[in-house]
Amino acid sequence: MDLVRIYECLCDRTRLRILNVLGQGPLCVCHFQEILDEPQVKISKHLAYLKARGLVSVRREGSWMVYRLPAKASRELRANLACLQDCAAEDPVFRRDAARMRKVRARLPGENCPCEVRTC
Amino acid sequence: MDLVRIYECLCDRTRLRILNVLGQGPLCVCHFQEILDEPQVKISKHLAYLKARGLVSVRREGSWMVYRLPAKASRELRANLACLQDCAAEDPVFRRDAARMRKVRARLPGENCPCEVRTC
DNA sequence: AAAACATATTCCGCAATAGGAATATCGTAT
DNA sequence: ATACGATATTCCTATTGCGGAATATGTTTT
Repeated sequence: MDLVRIYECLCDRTRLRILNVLGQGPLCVCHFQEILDEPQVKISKHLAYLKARGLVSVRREGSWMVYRLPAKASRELRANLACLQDCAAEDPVFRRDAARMRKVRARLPGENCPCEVRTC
Repeated sequence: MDLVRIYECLCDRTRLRILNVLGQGPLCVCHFQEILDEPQVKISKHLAYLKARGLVSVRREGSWMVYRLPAKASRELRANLACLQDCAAEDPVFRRDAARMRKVRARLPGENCPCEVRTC
């Protein structure tokens, strides 16, 4: 995987926020909207951008689309995602997103949303 | 320093090559031209881009401009530069650049070029 | 002062990207 | 079949970035 392609994905704040929360686990679009508090079109387009470059993978689950980090990421991608997680730990917005993500994940079992149903 | 700003600097191959060789030490523009084998205007503009965002610092030395990595970089910048060095170790072009950089540095004492004269 | 050298900047055209509004698509429920 | 929910895509505009040619600026040498 090309390094430049990876960095292109990382040079937008919304995409950084998406990748940051994905570090905790898979998520569907409606929960991204809730956690990042951004309009659907914005989330959806950035997810499409990341998907086109292999930074996330998708699986359809009913009418939901569940996004996750790729199962087997390249060395470069893993290194940079780790670096991002590290840097994000100091930023208020990233921390708030991560906290919201934890809350969403905590209540997921009670919903019929399939975000955590499968891991394939 | 803003993470997005850093990633914006990293999403161009020429700038990655510049930052990669700068990991070995300061360098003036004419040596960048030699090592990267790219036209002067291209090198110069990318250096201006990096300087405007604080990823490099400059010092005039006669008619030369000596560029270097900033003395006290932020945590995010240091982390990402380290990550870059790590990833670059596997890419043929980055490796070739690094090898050329070593050769240039080895012969620097015999030239009147000021790349290594001072470290301030 | 003029020439030579090192580097920066301007001007141009082009491609990529972001954001939002509106609309389309696809799956599910009634 | 229809309506609804979740998500994707299209159309638009504005901004940014890249590359190269030409030119400008600043410094040293003659």
